[in-house]
Amino acid sequence: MNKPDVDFNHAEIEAKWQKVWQDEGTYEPELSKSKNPYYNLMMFPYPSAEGLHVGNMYAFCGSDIYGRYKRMLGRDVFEPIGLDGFGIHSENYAMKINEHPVKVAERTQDNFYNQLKIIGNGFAWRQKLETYDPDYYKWTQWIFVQLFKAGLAYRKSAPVNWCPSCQTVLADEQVIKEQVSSINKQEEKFSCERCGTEVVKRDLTQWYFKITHYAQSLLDGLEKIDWSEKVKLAQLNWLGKSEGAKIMFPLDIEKDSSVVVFTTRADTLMGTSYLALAADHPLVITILNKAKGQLREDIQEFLDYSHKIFERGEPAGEKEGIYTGFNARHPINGDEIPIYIANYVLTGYGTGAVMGVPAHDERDFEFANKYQIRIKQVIIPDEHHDFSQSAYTGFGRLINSGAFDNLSSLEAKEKILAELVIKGLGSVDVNWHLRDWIISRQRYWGAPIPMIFCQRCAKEGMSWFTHKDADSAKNSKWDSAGWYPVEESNLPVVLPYIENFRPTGTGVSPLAQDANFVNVKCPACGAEAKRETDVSDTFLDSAWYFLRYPSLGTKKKAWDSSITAKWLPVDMYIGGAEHSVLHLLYSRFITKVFKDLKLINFDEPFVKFRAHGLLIKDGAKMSKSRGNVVNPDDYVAKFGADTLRAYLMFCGRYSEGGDFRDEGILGMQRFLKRVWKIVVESCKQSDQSSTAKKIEIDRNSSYMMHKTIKKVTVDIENLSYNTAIAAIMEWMNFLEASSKEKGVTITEIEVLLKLLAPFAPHMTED
RNA sequence: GCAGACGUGGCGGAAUUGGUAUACGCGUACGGUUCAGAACCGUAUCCCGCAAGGGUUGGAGGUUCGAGUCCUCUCGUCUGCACCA
Repeated sequence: MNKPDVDFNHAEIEAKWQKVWQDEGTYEPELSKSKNPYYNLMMFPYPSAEGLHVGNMYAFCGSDIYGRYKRMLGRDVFEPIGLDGFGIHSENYAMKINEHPVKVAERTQDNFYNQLKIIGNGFAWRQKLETYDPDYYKWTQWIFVQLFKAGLAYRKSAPVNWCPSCQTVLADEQVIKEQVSSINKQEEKFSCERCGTEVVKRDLTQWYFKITHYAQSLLDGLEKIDWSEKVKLAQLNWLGKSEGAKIMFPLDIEKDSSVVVFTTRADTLMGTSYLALAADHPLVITILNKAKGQLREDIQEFLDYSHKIFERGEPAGEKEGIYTGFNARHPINGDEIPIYIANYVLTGYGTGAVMGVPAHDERDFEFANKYQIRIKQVIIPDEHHDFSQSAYTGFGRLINSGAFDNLSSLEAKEKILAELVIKGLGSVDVNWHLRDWIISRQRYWGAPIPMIFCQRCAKEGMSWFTHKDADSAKNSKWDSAGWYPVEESNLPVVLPYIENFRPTGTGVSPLAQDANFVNVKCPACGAEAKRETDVSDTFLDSAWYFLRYPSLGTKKKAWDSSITAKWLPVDMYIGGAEHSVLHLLYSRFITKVFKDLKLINFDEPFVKFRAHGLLIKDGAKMSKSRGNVVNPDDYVAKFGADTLRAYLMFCGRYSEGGDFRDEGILGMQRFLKRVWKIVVESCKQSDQSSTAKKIEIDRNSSYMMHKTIKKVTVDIENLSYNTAIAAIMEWMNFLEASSKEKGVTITEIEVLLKLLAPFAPHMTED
């Protein structure tokens, strides 16, 4: 009986309200006039399939619930959406299904947006952007030009990951590290994400962004932003600030020659019993030239061997090295210190040379044992320590250190360094783990790097910098001869349609095939010149998109300054923890550059950031190979967006992720139906009793109601959506019980619906 | 190896500052409604025990009037980073 009253037709209700929201622009704040702006942003999706999976929906709904909550508190919430459609993932997908990436984007774009629509998020649909849209990447290229002009973009040759099977460069994150165990040893294997082939290293000349210039600023900024601690810690580690000293060891090889090492343990200097150089340390060439006979052959053999290992991309393994036959002198006591070339010394970190202190460094200990190098103890451990078994790496009082005996490690660091400084053999130094950002990709599906190389200017040593006499030229030490940015009025450099877009395997981008694209006149001298054919890293596209959203109506600039002043920085940013370092660090870097270039007036892009967890299915990660990927569309059709949204948020704490189970979603639908029913019934009751007795809200109920409001509010603010929903359920159970006893008031029903509204926006609105 | 997170019923998961462990939901059992089923409604549901009572937050200790929560050790799972000198 009365079934139509009790059952709600989710499909009808959802379609109805989505149309109203769209037609009335309910979620389109007035960008230039808003008095109370709140920028609620979620990481835009990176399409690499036909559509979104339920994990994406989980992320987006969580962000939308927060936005709807802020809107209910009276803020003008701006919640834009777009597609991070450029990049290797999308391109790989296109290759896999054997379709051109341009076509794939055209074909799938609507589906992505449609999926995002039917889930019922309060998106500002008029402000969407796609990174492959020339109107967007025009400004991505403009940003490249700004960095170039500021001396923050440069070219350098460096080893990159190369997959011999796919014949392409791979980004670090596309290289999978596996532990391979056999009976007597454990090894690490680096393989291609797509084909499983072992990755090798290859030298290529690349464009870099000087992010290291901002290392200290990126570190300092962490203190003033409200981000998940986990993510801040990840960035802290990635920046990897290490304070120590550079120490110079004089050499006898040539006049005035020396080896400079970096150390954080200057207190152990007197325990140095050898020096170790990386295989491609500059001094190695000198050594090779000076060495004679068998020794020379042995060194050459070792270098060849190291190079081969390096090319095969095998970083780990046993420590190996070779004595060069040359010695350095100890900077304090003048002792002879043998120089080795060792495989465990990293080229890119510090000076590419280390002082070997076997008694107080694990790695040096291992190496010294293998090559029978002296192990000299200079620190007294707190407790008994067997120096024949391992190194003591802690601090303590010094011994065997001449004038420095009895000093604590801390005092010794200072005193030793002070003496070195006087002798001109040492200085305070800071090292960072952070490396400069490689921007170049020898790929097709990205924004072409807007640079032109002129052979003629190069010969004459001319470049953009020499013409402009720019200050920035002094900062940039690289050989910029011949390089010019594309005139800003000529942007965008449109990505040409190239039928054979696949990577060439030669380390050159597919764009090089297109003569019309490549050949261009030099902007300075007018001679025949060539365009850069590499495209930029996708992370550049996503490093600034938050600035573009509110300014999409602005055609002549990347962003409008008054709108930007009103809406930015982003108030709340939500996204996956997997972007803890890369995307979030790059965005911070780009923001700081813009601040320094006086293009914006803030230096952190995201005031508040929260990472959401991972949604799994039946206790296991969703993956195509496992066949447990959940398609959200089916669930929206069957249960409705409201049910799916609420269920996703009920699976577990948002920051921790959750477990999606088919049985569970029925319970959520049951709950929403009960809400529907009690609302319908209480409305009827209220109609009938309007002239008769009026139901009053009692003390007990009032207490319960306010307790619930408080809990739901606090929980949503903390993104504890699961417990917020539980509290709403309890309130619902309470109302059902009192409805049987005496009926419920409209106020109580209203509170129920309002609390539920962010989770189930369609039915509560209806 | 280093760093971080986590470990609670049959299951997903709750538990402000240390203060009634297992909220909320799933599942299950029994009952109601129904010609029957689905749906819905009601009751029960951490474990042992007929009961009184006792036990329980991976394991072992400790601090405390009181510990899921704090400390030490240990086992296990997951996630970053990895020869960073």
